[in-house]
Amino acid sequence: VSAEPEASATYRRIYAVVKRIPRGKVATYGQVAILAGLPGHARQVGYALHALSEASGAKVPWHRVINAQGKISLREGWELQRAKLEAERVRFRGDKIDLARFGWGPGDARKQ
DNA sequence: AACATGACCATTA
DNA sequence: GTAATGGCCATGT
Repeated sequence: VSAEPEASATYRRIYAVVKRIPRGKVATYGQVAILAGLPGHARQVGYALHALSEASGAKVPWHRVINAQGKISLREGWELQRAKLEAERVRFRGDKIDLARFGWGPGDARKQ
């Protein structure tokens, strides 16, 4: 099946984790790296997502991945990511997202 | 193979 | 609160 480009095993692992991020939640690059079994490879997560084409990106909710500061790391296209997040009810405080509230993880179990 | 770059992170000032 | 530094390591030249 040559429809999909040959992504490294590392990239595919990263994409697999990103696909598991619930709608309305966000995860940090470092968190994705850990869940993908690649602790410390936060930078590579960003690299992997950057390598996504629009076609591949359609399957991966890349917009749900932000940096540890709760901000968008993109230098370009950040407004698109923000728009997608806001469309999922993720709210911004200025330019940052409250990870304690929208972060994917323990806080996810909070009873609304 | 060496070098530079990058959608990062934690620490420090 | 922001800014700079060192560390991390895959990619492309």
